Amino acid sequence: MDNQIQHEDVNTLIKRRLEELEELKKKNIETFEYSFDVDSYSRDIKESYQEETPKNVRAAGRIMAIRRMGKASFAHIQDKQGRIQIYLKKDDVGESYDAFKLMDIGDIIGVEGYVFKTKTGEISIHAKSLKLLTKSVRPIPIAKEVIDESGNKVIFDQFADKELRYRQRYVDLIVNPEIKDVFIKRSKIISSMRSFLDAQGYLEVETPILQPMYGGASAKPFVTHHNALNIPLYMRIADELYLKRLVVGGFDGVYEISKDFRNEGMDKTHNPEFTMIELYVAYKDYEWMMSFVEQMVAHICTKVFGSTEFEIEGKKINFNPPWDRVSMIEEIQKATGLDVLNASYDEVKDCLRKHGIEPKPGESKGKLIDELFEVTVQPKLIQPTFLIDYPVEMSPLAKKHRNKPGLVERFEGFVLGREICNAFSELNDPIDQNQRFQDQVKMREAGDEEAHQVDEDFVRALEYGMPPTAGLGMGIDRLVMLLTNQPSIRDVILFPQMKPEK
RNA sequence: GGGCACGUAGCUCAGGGGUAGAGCAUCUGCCUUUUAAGCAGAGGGUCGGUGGUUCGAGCCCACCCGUGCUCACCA
Repeated sequence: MDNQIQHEDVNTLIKRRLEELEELKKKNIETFEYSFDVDSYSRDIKESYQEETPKNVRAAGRIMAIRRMGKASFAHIQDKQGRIQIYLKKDDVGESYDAFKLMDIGDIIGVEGYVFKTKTGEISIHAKSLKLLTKSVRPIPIAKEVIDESGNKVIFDQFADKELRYRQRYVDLIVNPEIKDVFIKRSKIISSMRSFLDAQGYLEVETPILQPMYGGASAKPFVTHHNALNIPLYMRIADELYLKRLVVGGFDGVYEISKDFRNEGMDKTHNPEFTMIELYVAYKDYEWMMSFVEQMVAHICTKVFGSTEFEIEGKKINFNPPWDRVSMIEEIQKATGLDVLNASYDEVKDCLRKHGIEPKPGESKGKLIDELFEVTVQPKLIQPTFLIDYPVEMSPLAKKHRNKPGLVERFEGFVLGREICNAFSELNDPIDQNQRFQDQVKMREAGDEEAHQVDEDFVRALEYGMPPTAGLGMGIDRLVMLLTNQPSIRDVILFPQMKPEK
């Protein structure tokens, strides 16, 4: 038995359970059963209960509480819908009752029996038979739940250590069922987004994660190496340049829901790998895309939450279209009095200093404007708002504004002061694109590690001709954070990145 | 990377130089409608790690590891 489980931290509780496992085997009880036919789940059982016609059910789940009273016992089992109480009487289950004495909180069992209501009014299963399906040899950090007089659920000793919850998400999901709901919502948000896009006829595609050259965003990449080709490969920081190649190829509407990877800091809104939706639609511009985003988000809200009105961080947020559309330059002017577009580099710098930010040496004017925006305007964008028309230096892949010099046709969506998407009329002039790449090279040479590389093949694709195209990128994790009111990106990613244990 | 805080039993937490604590969980006994079941008893700890200071260190000091918050970075 010593070599069965080689946990460095085998403690007396685990030893005890391993002994129980042996005792069960001696009784010829299968401790890791092969299957069990389930025909009912906890919530359905409770909702469909009728006193006059007691139903027979087969249910299975993990034991979450046991109350033994000599020759009868109560237990709660937890299944995919919630918890239900089971009642076990020695007279009814016979020898299984002795086996039940060797079962613990955490074990997974199947029961067959009829539904009844106890003296105290709890709808329960009166078991006629009981089967151990999986023996749990490691104790779960069990919390106790009780409903107080006013009907509120009170939880005692809740498993709360953030580190353990993230590292052992499987335990978190067992003992903190409300966490499960966030991830179910996340899944529904993505599937409703996908069905919305599919219904419009857009094609879901897959583009390389391993790329010989990265692009489509300003970020530091993860680098790996391909042995056979003996070349470095980068994990993608964005899908943009490949998806636009497909538009060149004649796919009029393509999207990809994918993991991107950025080799940067981690905090409440950044995980090194994160999920993005990118969408490119031919013959459309950014005006069209704004309406599209409004509709898509409203669709998701309605499908997943049944409403476009939310209360997030104590504020009422309404996602009903249309959203406000405001000019970046005008909003900065309103907030600071400075016309950043016509102001000199030094004027922008001084203005930034006035707002308590010390510009770092070598920053471009576009970068300074962006910082000024973040400090003076962004926190005020509470209701869903499109901020439109950005300085050209900040957007090397966006098309120049049709009638505002120095700007590009770009928008970002903001809610509660947070960015939820980024989109533009895509730059499809290969000569302009090549020039923008050259400008990025200068920025890189000036020390900007996140400036774009020159992607000559992408320019070549544009030379063949890309139709006018609107493009969108939206961070799924942050959208989920917003809609489920979760404070950290780690609360919406099942297995967030952590430093290795030990 | 900087600052602040935290790390003690399976879980939630007390304890701040002198025998390692509580509740729940666990174990033994009693108990055939309980529900944080109850009653009686018991076991369980490298006090994150390594070095110091001290007669004596969960406790004080240094360094390290991990986590959280925050700032920086980051569309």
